[in-house]
Amino acid sequence: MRQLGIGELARQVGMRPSALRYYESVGLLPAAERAAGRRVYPAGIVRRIALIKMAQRAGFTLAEIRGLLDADAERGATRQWRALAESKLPELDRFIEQTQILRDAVADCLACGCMNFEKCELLSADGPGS
Amino acid sequence: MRQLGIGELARQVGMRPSALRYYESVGLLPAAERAAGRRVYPAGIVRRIALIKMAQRAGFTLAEIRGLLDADAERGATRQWRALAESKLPELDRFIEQTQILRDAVADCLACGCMNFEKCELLSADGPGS
DNA sequence: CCTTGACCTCAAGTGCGCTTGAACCATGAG
DNA sequence: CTCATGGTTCAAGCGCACTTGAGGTCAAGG
Repeated sequence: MRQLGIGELARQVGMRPSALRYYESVGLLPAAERAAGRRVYPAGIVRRIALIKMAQRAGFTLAEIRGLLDADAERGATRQWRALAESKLPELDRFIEQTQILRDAVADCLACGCMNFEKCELLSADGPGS
Repeated sequence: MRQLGIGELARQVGMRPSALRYYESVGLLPAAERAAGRRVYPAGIVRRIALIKMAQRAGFTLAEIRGLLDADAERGATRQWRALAESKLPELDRFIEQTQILRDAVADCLACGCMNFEKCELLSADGPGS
């Protein structure tokens, strides 16, 4: 399996090495193996980072993401992982729904030509409460 | 039309008064009318704030949101608003897609019982690139 | 009259998610 | 051998989105 240096990995995932070191420091990434003092990552780490980035974009904090991923490692934490995942599901649903409303609002607003996002009638249908 | 004090408004939209003052200070909210020195908001402001919160959750910075909403005010900025909105649409689409992948991943992972989010086979189908 | 409470301003502080800087080490090319 | 490249640690700094604190104003109520 292909091995990556921190710079190479950073390039692949579109981050800076400092960010990866930071992730390691807060326990989001496992402490990488060292070759002559340098971090060496298995290619599979890319998936984990992609996952982290997705979750992050979805509004999870790094601490929450660590919670989700740690559950994999800790054998006893399965229950915790279930609980966290289950509690987050409706949140994610709500979030997706809201984002779609926004997306459609922007699209409709462009289409309808009113050029006034705030007052656009098309936005009145849903009523984005709370 | 109903008028709101800052505290009342804050309660309605689930924020603190300080956040609303902050929004005003950065130009996200128009400088509210004052009655005896106090801010008085028209009820319609709730919609604007809801909009701001949605956009924010979708990953827009406050500066970007201000850009979107300012376009309403500035007559000449219609072109800018179109451009910004159009440029953001594919971003929003990509974002929704990614979030749905994450949501489904979490859901499937709960369902499949593998209890290993990171290595779950169900995640291998998509390949969250970039 | 005096207090209470909600509001005001302005400056400074907070937490998150990194980035930057200083000082150092190891490998490879010229 | 020398030096560039790219890595290391650790502490401090930064930008965003607010929050908090100090010190003051105003209107209603006991």
